[in-house]
Amino acid sequence: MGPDHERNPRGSLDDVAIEVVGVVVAVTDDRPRVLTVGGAAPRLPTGALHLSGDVTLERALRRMVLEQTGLELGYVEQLYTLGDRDRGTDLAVRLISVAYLALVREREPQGDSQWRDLYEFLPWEDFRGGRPAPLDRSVIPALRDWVERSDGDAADVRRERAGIVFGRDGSPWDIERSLERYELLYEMGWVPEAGARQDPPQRGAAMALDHRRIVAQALGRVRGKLRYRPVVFELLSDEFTLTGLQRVVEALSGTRLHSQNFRRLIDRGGLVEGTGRHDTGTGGRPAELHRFRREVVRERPAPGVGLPGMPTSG
Amino acid sequence: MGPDHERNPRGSLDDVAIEVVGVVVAVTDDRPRVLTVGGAAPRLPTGALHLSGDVTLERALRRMVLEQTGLELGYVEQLYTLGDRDRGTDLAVRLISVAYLALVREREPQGDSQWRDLYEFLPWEDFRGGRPAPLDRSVIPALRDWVERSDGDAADVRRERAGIVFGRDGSPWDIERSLERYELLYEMGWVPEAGARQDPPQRGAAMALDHRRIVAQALGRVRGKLRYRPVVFELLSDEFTLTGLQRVVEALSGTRLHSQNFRRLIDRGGLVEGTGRHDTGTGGRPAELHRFRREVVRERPAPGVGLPGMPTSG
DNA sequence: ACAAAAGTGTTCGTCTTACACCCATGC
DNA sequence: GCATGGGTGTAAGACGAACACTTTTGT
Repeated sequence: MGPDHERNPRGSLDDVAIEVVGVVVAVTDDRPRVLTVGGAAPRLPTGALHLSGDVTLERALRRMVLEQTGLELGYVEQLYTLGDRDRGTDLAVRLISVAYLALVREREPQGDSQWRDLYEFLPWEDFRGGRPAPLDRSVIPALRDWVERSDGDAADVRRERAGIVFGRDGSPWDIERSLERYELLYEMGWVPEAGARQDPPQRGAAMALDHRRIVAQALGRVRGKLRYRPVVFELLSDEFTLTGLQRVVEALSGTRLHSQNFRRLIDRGGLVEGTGRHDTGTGGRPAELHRFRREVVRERPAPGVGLPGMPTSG
Repeated sequence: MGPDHERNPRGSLDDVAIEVVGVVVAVTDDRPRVLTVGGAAPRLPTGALHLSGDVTLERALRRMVLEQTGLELGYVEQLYTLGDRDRGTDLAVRLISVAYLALVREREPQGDSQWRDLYEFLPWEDFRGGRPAPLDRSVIPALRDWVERSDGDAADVRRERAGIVFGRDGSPWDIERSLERYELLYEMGWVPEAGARQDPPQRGAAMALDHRRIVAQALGRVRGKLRYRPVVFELLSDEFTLTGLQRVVEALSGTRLHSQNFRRLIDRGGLVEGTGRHDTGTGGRPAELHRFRREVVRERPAPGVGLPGMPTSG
């Protein structure tokens, strides 16, 4: 990716490199998955912008992901651009990374790339089986510790912030604040990337550089987007059962939804229409197959699947 | 800003430049304003990233805006990164621009910079005085024309898209789609930047390069943000009347709000608290001064001012 | 028959919207 | 007094959460 850059002995930066990074998300078997490259501390698909060849940044991303993983992307949106001076690259260049979120239907990737469960990296974000164990066993105590490591006003500020982003002291757990949660844990020096050499599973799997942060941001973005744009359908095949749809939404939001109300919400919103065909093999009564109604985009200003509030806890 | 770059005679790009761009927004006298630099085709404050000196992109932005306009920014969030190969720069470098949205209380800027009414650039976005004249007199006919310039399926696709983003044929006008509207007008070759040499006032004032596009995106972002984060208060002084608050929200959303319900929404949401002090000189009964309650951030997951739906039209 | 999952109906409480009305000031 | 804007009450309706219940399959 680009010219070789040696560590600069003078410590000053006089060159810059631009790369694109993709958080490619799919959902299969009720698990949200993210496309990674490499082994121990995997990274997200990343590649240099071809200054002359890539007409747009988005097309650079599509080219790069195709080259590295063999996957053609569908829905793509720009997420964030990272350009801090100290990003742990060991390069003498200033590295600017333009990160994208992409949603695809899962297909087998090629080369060194593979799908991993997104919650491996952020295990405290998955409430589908009740409050996640790492949250109460590991995160909360660490937070308490961090609050008590300071005193007076500083402690109040910390307690306040921890309460807001982790849903404590009367604040609700807000699924969209996944980035704020990660950033707080990072600042605490608690996540493996931030210096700690050991990698306790409760703290989630590490990724290269600041890629885990990008994943946290992507998760928050998807969760928000679900509410008001029909992006779930990018992850489903053309025909699906309502329960299948619900499972995908649950996987991404990290919550369980009330199935009866979910169905109603969906078809009252006019998001889908039945095909008349059915899926047997669901274990019980066959489920009707539905398809996405493209027309809703014009009928309603913000068509999304509508997520409920989370139970307040802690 | 950075090294000089000549037009490259070979037509291939082998160098890159990074800059930060700020859409600095304020509201005064019920008008949303954006900070601009220069005269005829003004630009947004823009400056090169100091590879070695700027620790983060955000700090680069704050430094740059301070240097160019003398203003210290408060709330800042990253908006988008532009990096298309053809951005009309006449430079032989690939120009990457990281755009930020900033909200400030208006103060007099220094040097070559000045505040301009945001709706000068996007006159079809302001519904406060009823449907904006440029929309019906100029935009809609141009859209119709554009649809009819194609035929068959292509015409249907165009009609559909025009309907969605401009709130026609049963679609509601969605205030947050300001970028999509601008992009459509741009693709139509209708806005001055896109080749047209004349500058009809109905089409809005031109800006340098693609800066007007960035303004359109910033407007959409602010409008969305209003709904679910208490960002309005960044634009107000510490104490304000509820009507004052309403005027600011109206200025940004480009709509009129029902005052009685607006008040209730605000203080039912616990966003503000009365100070007991009053503002005479409002023309009628003195209005109580309020202040923002910072605590709401912890109490509610998405505290915003809550905008109503717009009346469907066209 | 029974389990399992799909799908429907109904109630209840909350939030949104609209309308009517009262209050406090300046002229 | 009356115009002007600030501020409150209340009722109708939309919407979400919760619960009970019926339907259709496989074993």
